Amino acid sequence: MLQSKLFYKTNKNKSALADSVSHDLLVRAGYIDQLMAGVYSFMPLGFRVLKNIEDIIRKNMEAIGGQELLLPVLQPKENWQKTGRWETLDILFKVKGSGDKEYAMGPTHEEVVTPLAKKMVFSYRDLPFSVFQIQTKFRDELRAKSGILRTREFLMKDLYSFHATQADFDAYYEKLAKVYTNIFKEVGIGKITHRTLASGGSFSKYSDEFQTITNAGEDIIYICKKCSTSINKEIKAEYPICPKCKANEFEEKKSIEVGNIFPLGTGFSKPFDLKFTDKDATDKPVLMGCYGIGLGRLMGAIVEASHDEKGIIWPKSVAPFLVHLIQLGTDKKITTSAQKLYKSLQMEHLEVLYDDRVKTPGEKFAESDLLGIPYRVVISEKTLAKNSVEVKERSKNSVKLVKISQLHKIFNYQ
RNA sequence: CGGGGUGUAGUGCAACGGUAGCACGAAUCGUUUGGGACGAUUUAGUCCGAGUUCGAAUCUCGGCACCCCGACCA
Repeated sequence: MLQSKLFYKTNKNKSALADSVSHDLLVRAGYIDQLMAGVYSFMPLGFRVLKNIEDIIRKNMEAIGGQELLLPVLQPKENWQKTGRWETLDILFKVKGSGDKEYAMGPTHEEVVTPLAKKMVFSYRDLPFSVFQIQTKFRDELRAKSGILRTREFLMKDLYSFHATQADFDAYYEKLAKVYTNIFKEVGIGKITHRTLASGGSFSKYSDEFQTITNAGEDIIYICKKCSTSINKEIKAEYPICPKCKANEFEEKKSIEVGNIFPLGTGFSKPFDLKFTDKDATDKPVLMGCYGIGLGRLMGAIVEASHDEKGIIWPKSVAPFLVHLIQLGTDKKITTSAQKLYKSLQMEHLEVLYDDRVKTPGEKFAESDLLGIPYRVVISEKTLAKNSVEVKERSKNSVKLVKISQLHKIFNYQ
């Protein structure tokens, strides 16, 4: 991508919300744009990051057998009345269609996926299975806040699993928790993301949240100093000592919930009469689980966790580009070499943002730091004199001169 | 939803009830070119509606929007 053509603008002026570094950086660097409270556009740069996150999540969901589908956003009032949530779920967006017919804008999809499963499940032979989607959710938050971390419209991966026996459910639930751990590791926040015991809201006794430690968080978690078991403040009173190792010393941390998994039991299969005929010829309700990850929030959490005073530091796995090629100087010779290098990197299937603009070096460097692309490659008269380019990783301070012919060997995938 | 705050140029800020200004951005020209360069010229604004007043960005009322704290939170 030529930076001169990229649809974005950076801004030197701070525009931060008081409680969110990620909002400030993502807005200033041109990744996102706020349309109204709790609603954001993802600019080309931001959308690239979002898609990288999406790919990682999709790959992991497919790895545990999840089948991707797409459920409707617009949902009938009747289904929500069946579960009682039409009246009780205060974040539910309700819209009126013609003839005053009312609909819900999906904040989550149990009310859709459960009746759908009813059309597919008759026998224990039809179980287990899991389906997922990556789709925009709508929640009428009383108070949107912290930029991209708590919004009214957001992209979410939601997976639903269906089981014949508790043992099968339990095994799957644990398997999925492991996959979640892996996802957060892949996007670069593994070390600061904790599986956390939490309440299950109105659907289950408990749930497991994946909490990323950050100052911009809205949750408080207690981490056992001995075994790292983590407990959400909302249920901490029930656990004076660590349920795993019985120790009683905890560290208190602010955190943001980036994922949540719930055992639903028969909470949805009962109202929708989702049952199957078991081996013994009796009908039994299907056991369900649901598992969510908010993509935009995850993107925000990554920025909260990975930045410095100059800007964002993207982990390679989610960065909008791997390489930021910066041309200094406008001599024909430099331009020709830069263009040639740009093409050859593309031939290597590397994602390159090429700063071909006529700007002063200081401005280019400052903006490069703000954008946070993992590798900065500078090509200038100085480096060309040695048939080289200067390579600097955004996450490191050192720079090194690399022969152009050797450059492609530098980039570290993993 | 309770409480508080703020709405001024594209962005960030200033202006006692009395001529709306600064920085950044954008545009043109020239000089620059390894850490947000310099000069000149230019561009563009008081959220909406009522009221008080000789006069309102400023005071009052209403609306709308955004932000913060809390409550809430699959």
